Amino acid sequence: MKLDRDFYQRDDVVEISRDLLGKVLVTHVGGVITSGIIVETEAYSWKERGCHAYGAKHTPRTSVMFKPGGRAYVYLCYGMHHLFNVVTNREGVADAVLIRALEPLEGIDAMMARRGDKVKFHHLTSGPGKLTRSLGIDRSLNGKLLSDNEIWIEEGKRIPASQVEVSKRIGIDYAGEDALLPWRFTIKGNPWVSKA
DNA sequence: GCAATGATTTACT
DNA sequence: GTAAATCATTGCC
Repeated sequence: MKLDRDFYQRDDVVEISRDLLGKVLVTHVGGVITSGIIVETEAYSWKERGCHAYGAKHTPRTSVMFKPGGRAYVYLCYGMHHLFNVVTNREGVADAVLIRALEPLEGIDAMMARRGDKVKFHHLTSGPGKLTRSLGIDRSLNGKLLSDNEIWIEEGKRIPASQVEVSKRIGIDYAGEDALLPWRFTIKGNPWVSKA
């Protein structure tokens, strides 16, 4: 069952980030369903420097983050990798959760086909750029409603607090002290969590 | 209009 | 472990 907009439109992006662990991200791209269990997330908010919309800055790229929670924010990083985020909070507040790693569930054959024969199974979705390529996510999905039939998130298993690990976010050293915020959530011991 | 750079991955040494 | 690949977005001229 798809998560409804009340889940996304809460005002604490860090709490939503933690709640997304164990949920299932599903894409329906090119006639194929692919899905995976979310095992790693990071929270981003306009209030801190790690976020593209820091200081509530509107640009063409960040505009989707200001929309009401429950949309996809997809953008290109390092010229070659798509990163997938979930927009949260109410209209006008630019918060989002980056999905960093999944445990493959459905459509594993299709994921392998998208990645090429050489890819190792355990490299399919163990990183933010890898999971978007395996699930067929690209910028054409930017701004899509997660209630539509191309990409959405379903209810999954509940992760007990004892299995949730918190740490600082990765790859945002330029954000100064905001890079130290404990806003990265992973499932403890899960082999699909990306390596730092 | 142009140059700098990044929420990463992969292939090599 | 280190470096190259590669381009949309951004900020400044």
